[in-house]
Amino acid sequence: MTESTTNRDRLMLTAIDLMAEKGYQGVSTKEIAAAAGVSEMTLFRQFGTKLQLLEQAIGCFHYAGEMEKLFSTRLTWSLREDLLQITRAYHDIMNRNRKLVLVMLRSAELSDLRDRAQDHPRQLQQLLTAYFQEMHRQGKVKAIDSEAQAMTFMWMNYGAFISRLHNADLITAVSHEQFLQTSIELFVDALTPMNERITDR
Amino acid sequence: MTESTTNRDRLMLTAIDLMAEKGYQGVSTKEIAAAAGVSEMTLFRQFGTKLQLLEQAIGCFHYAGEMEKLFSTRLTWSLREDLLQITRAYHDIMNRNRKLVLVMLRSAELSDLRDRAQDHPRQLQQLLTAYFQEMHRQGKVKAIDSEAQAMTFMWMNYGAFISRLHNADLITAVSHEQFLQTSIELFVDALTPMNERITDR
DNA sequence: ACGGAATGTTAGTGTACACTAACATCACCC
DNA sequence: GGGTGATGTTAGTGTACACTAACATTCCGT
Repeated sequence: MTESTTNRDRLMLTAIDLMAEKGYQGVSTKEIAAAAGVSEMTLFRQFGTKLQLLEQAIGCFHYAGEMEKLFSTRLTWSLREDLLQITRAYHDIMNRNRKLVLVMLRSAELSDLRDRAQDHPRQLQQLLTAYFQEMHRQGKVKAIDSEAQAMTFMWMNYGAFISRLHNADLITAVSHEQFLQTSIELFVDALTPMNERITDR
Repeated sequence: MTESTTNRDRLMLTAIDLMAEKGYQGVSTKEIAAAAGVSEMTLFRQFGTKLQLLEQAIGCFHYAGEMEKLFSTRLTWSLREDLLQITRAYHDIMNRNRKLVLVMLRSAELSDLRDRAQDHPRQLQQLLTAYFQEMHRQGKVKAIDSEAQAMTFMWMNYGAFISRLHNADLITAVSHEQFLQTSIELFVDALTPMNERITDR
């Protein structure tokens, strides 16, 4: 068997796949092994336990600090452009990890793991807060409460993401792109101070 | 036993409670019955099946058209006031149903039920869209795309709700009230047209 | 007081599942 | 070729669980 992926990886990937679909308790080790094209025994030999398999899988495929890079190198200090970049990156990352997010939303037995996962949004929220504060210092946004603004922005995107998570391919009349444009226009309109308003766009 | 609640109701309530905590498959019928202070047999006699118990429970305690009433009677056609009313009502309703929402988010085996539950947000979105359109007709908001605006507003609140759903009592630096104020200020600032801007507030 | 309905009790059935033990293969490296 | 490590195969163990059967008890209306 000259696959490029190792048994270990294939097991973790199929585990996430199936668990996203049917829940942690809804899928059996036998099922996972079969779907991965592997004997159930190698599953146990590799991971010892069903729970450890999931933990490993989450640890392996959890997205890392991609956001930091964006914030430290790609910002243009034009509100509209930056927000667009940020949301695009956010939804991109989240969609790449959609199955993982599903598993973690679903699994009650992993509250500790879920806590760990919530560090990421918190980190993004801090980056955003700092961004709004700097933009305010530059006189480019009227910052009333940067932290709450950052939170609002995050939650808006989070809500949109979660909504699209379940009805996999949307029934909403509003396309994703339409939402992005409208929401960002909304933030730009709300945050741009009067004096900047004419020259903008 | 002269309880005011019937066995049936108590069973449904405890079922939702426990399932919200541990997931549908994570809780056993024996556990539910014990927590309800009832023999396991009455559970089966009343509902026949574990799944039917959950279905009944969801059907029983699913919030109904409270929103419609708000939209048809309580609107003041002042953007800030109305949005505030709407968000408060939304979060109020959702919090009253938080366990139910948790169960439905968690259970993979109930995708049909989840679909049904997504009619409610869709209905709210329609009400909101109509509201924005009417406000635009009255010259009180600059409506670019009412539907997308409504969606954005909904998703923002949905995201905030879901975030608070798990870490039951928040660790965020931003309080709920702070979020409400900021988010509504944001929408008001963004949507209020120029000519209305001075006299507003 | 009587009858019937709801509820409790106990014992049990079948099954699915996580996980183990023991042995057989296969692949690869020296 | 022989040894080593990963993998497959098969059989099995213990347990938890949804659900049933049969009988006992309590509650309540009349």
